[in-house]
Amino acid sequence: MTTFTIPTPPAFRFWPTVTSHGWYVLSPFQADAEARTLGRIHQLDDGQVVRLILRADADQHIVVQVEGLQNGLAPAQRNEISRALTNSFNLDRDLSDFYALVRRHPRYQWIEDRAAGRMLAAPTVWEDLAKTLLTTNTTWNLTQQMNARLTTLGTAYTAGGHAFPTPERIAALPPDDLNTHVRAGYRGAYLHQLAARIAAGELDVESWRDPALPSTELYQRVKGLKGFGDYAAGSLLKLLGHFDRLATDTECRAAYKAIHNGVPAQSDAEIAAYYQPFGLWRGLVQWMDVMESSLKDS
DNA sequence: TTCCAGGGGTAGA
DNA sequence: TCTACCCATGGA
Repeated sequence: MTTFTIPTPPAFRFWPTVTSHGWYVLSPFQADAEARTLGRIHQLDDGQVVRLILRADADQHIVVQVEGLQNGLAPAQRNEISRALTNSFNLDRDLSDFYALVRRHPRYQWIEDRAAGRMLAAPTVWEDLAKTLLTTNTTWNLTQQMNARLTTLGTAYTAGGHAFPTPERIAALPPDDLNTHVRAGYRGAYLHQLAARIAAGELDVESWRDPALPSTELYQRVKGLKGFGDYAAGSLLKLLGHFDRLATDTECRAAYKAIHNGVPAQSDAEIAAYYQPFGLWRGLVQWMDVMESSLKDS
């Protein structure tokens, strides 16, 4: 077992980021709410599968415990894990403008107080895309089940569990076999097609992290994928640090109703008009309203 | 049995 | 751009 630390930005708080949306519930993440740790079965570039256990220290670091390495942690492996977690925790994201904006709105004071707003993503764009696809037109419970079955197609960890499967692994399966296993319904064909295009080198989705890529261009690229509509594209853009798109789903409509004295929006256009003043941050403010609703429920 | 979920594709206007 | 209709899956 090896341990190292990753420094985090000043306003970063570990647990609010872990629980920023549903990803921490989905394999191969595994959260322990009591211990305030986030686990993850993770495949390294050299094919080795390790288990990461992440927690915060008292000094603005993420403590990374690596289990299952055969020959200790090489510097290159440490760098690889750091890069993956920098993506996952969006550590390069500067949210100070966002906090300055919500500070001016009394009903959004809680956001900065709770250090909410930084979102947990998967280490790879491929994994974020696959998971997002499995949230469309289904219940959250079924999303968890489909994702768990998909994950078991990844490389096994010696002490149990699986890493998230690579696109190459999914592309190598006949589409029918994939869906017999994952039971993703009509989404199965879209998932296979996505994996095949990435594995073939036709799509370089990891390049979509380029901060210079305008969100309008990125949005069009995501919507160009089969199975990704407005909701899915808006969700993925948030995970990649673009917040100027809404992702209006049933939860957002419920949240909108809750903050408007129980009166539902007449249309999605009415919801869009409400968030319009938040400009480049409107997608994140919309998600914060969903977060607040779920915090009240629990 | 019917409805529907953290919707999206397609055809037709 | 908008609407109607279809799409698998499984819980309620």
